[in-house]
Amino acid sequence: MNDATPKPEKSDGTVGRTLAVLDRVAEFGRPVRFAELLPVCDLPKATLYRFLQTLTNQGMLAFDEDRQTYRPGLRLVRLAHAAWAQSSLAPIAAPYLDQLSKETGQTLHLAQLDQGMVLYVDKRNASRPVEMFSQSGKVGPAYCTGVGKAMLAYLPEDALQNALTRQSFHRFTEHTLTDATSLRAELENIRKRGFAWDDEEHEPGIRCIAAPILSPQGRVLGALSITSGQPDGQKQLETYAPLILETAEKIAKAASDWRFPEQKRAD
Amino acid sequence: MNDATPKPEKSDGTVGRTLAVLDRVAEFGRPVRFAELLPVCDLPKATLYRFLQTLTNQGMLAFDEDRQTYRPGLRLVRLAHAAWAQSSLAPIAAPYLDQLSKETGQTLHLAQLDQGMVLYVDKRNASRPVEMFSQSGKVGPAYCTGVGKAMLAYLPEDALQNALTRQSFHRFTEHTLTDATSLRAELENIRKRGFAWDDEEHEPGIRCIAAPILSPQGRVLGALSITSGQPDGQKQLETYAPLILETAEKIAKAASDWRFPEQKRAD
DNA sequence: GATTTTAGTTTCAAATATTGGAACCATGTT
DNA sequence: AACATGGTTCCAATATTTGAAACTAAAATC
Repeated sequence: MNDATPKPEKSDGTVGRTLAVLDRVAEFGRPVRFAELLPVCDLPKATLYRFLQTLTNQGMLAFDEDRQTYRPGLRLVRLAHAAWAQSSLAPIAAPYLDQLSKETGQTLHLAQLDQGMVLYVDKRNASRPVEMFSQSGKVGPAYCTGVGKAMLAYLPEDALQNALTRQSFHRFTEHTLTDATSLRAELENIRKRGFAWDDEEHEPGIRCIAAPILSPQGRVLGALSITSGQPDGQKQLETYAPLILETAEKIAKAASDWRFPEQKRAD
Repeated sequence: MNDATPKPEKSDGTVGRTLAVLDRVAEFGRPVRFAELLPVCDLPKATLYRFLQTLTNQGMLAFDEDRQTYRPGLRLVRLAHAAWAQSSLAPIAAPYLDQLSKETGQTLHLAQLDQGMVLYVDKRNASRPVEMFSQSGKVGPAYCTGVGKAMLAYLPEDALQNALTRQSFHRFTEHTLTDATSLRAELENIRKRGFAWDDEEHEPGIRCIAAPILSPQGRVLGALSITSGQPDGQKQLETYAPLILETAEKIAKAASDWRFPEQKRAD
């Protein structure tokens, strides 16, 4: 949970404050009541009330009359379709993921960085599925996932700094790196190696190998991972190293051929 | 109070106007330049400029420095995940779609109404069974799709009226119904029959059978369709009628068991 | 069933952010 | 060099937002 904005970004006036409320609602992950929102929004009652009305009118939120709860609205799904198609690597990477999925039969994830967090933008399920965490649109921590570390490792210093300050370093498992220093050491290893491991750092029993997707200019576009839920995962995954690096390379190439825009910051 | 606001819509102040710009950007379906947006947004140059900056700051838009274009931002994907999980029928319906997919081997669509349009919230492909965001989030016309007509048929008169006024009745194929009168007649048939046909009304060669998903109170929650691209489609699809109705029923049941909220308006 | 509490809604004058015409700057074109 | 075109900045006028407080409805408690 990402509370108490110390002074991170400018509030962008009414619009920014209103959109912040939208985030608060989405964070709950379930329909919320006015009174639950009030303490986390840091707004006067009347103001929050007005914002919620506006968002509801706009279809950004849906309001349930019966239980008096708010939840994110369908308009977001419509808008996100456009975002996914245009701002994500997913459409470009799809054929390569299909290919890799066929070759490995494993679970694959394609992710990008958003606000210092890992945003999963596509996924391929293993032929023998492993029950786990992610889906498209879902977010996860950057410091303890393969894709997250792969991306952090190649961020320019200022963006990395920025991203690190947003992490809260929760210890998910006994392998989780819980401070910036050990994470930085790990990132150094990743750069030497060219790819990242997640050795049960986020979920027990779940390991993965992840490669960054870098633009020709070396900018971080995203990352790709192959996951294993098996005990001998690491050894098995190791054999995929050349394959995943090659695939990441191909995606990067395709992205720049498709003239995928360089982003100002991938933080 | 709640009296079917016949008035167009309130602009919801700055926030509403800013979000309208977001829609305009999304509608382009490709990165857009400032100058392209200016004519379609009906705003003074300086104002549009400010709105775009705000949205970009907020991550609702992404700006490509190189080509000076705006496109929907990844924040939307994050928000939409929450919307999809909470405001759509998809999570509840998923197991039933899986089952139906297995039983029929056909392409399935799950849709809901948003702003008088069909919003697809889930899909099963005939070939590649589990796919997500790629189609989810897409919108289509209500008056010439199976799912659209199935939902319109069970809307209360005021909501139907509202939805109809938003249609532009473009003739997609020679079978497309192009006016409200013939559509209303068709809706009457659908109510008698209990399900809807799309007989190449939207795309040539594409037929489908669709059933509405109705809450116990008879409110329209969504619709479900089975599609065929084969010449003898209709006959084949007809055999699925009992199955699709049964599945729609099960989804409706599951939705109300899960205490899926009644919506104020399903328009 | 009366009373208090909690949750949600409305009001309105004051405070402030928004507005947008116009000037400006940067690039590319004739 | 003059002229477009596309994008950015300024700033005074003004419409919009703001939020304390009053209010109402519905529960919870007495």
